[in-house]
Amino acid sequence: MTITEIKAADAGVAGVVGEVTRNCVMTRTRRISRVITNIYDQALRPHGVNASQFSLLVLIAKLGGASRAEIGRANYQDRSTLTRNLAPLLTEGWVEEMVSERGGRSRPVVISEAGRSLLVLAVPAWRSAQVKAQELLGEEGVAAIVGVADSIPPDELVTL
Amino acid sequence: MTITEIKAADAGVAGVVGEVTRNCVMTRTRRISRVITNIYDQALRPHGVNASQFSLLVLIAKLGGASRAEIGRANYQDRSTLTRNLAPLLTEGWVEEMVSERGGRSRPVVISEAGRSLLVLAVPAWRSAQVKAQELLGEEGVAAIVGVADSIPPDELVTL
DNA sequence: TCGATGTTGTTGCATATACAACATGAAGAG
DNA sequence: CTCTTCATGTTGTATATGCAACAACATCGA
Repeated sequence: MTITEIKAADAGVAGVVGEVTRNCVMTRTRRISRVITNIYDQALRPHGVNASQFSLLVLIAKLGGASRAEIGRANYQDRSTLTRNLAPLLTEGWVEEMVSERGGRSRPVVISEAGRSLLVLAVPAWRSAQVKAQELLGEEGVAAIVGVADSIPPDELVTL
Repeated sequence: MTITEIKAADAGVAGVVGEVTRNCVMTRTRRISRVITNIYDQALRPHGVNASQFSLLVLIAKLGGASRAEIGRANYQDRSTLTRNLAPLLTEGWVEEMVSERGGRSRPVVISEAGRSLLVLAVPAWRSAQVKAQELLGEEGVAAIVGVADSIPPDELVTL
C-alpha cells in the first residue's frame, strides 16, 4: 500500500466515521433506549420489578390470555426472548399459565392477582418516571416516539 | 375481599393498563430500539459484525484513544458494559489496547487497521440499513430521534 | 390414512446491559 | 509521608435479546 493509498484509506475511514456519527439512527435509538430504560428502572426498583418486566406485564394484562408467540409479535420480540423474559414473571407469581383451550403447543398466559396488585402499587413510580422521561424527550420528542412506535407495521421484525 | 372491592381493584388494573398502554414512552422506546437494531443487524451480518459492535467501533474511532470510562460516558453505558462489549472487538482485532500515557488505571483503546478496513467494507451495508430505518421512521421521526439523542445531557445516566 | 408443511415452544450459544462489590492506582489533606 | 477520597477497570450475578436447531403438535393435500 502506497502512502497515497494509506491517506486515501484514512480519509475514507474519517469520512465513514463522520457520516455514521452525524446520521446513524440506530446508535441514537439504542442510546435513547438505554437512558429512558434507566429512568424507569430506578423508579421501579423499590417495587422489585424492572422496566422491561413492568412493560411486559402490562402487555400481558392487556392481551389477556395470549400465547408466547402472540405476545412476541405484539412486542416485536423473538419467541425465544419471550419465553425467557416470562421466566422471572412466573417465578414472582405475577403471571400464570392458563389451561390452553386452543390446541397445538399454544401456552397462553394471564396476569395473576399478585401481578395486578403489583401494577396498582407500582404505577405511581411509573408515572414519576414517565414525567422525567417526558421532560428529557420534550413534547415533540414524546409525540414523535409515540407516533413512530404506534405506526410500526405488525410484521416489521425481519426474521421472526 | 368483597365483590365491590374486587371490582374496584379490577377497574384499577384496567385503568393502569390503559394508561400505560396509551402513554408509556419506555415501552415504545425499547420497541423502536429492537426493530431498528434488527434492521442493522441483518444488513451487517454478512460482515460478521452486529449493530451494537459497529456502533461502538465508530465511536472508538471518533474518540481516538479514549478510556473505557470515557467511552461509556459518551455512550451512556455502564463501565462494566463497556468492558464486556469491548471483548468481541478485541478478539476480532478491530480494536487494540494503547500504551497508556495517562497514569492511573486508565486503559485507552484505539481502532486498529483491521477495524478501519471493516468500517470501510461494511459502510455500504450500514447505508442500506440506514435508508430502511429512515423509511420506517419517516422524516419527522428521524429528525426527532436525532434531535432527542443529541440533546441528552452528558450525565443523564442516573447511576453511572 | 399418511406424509408434507407450518406454527409453537424450548434450548444452546453469543452478545448486550446494569448493579454491587472489589482491587488498584492517583491525587489531596494533614 | 500517610490516610482519605475518588476514579477506573474487572468480576459475579441477573436479566434482555436474537439466531439456529430441535421437538411437538396441527392442518391440509393426496
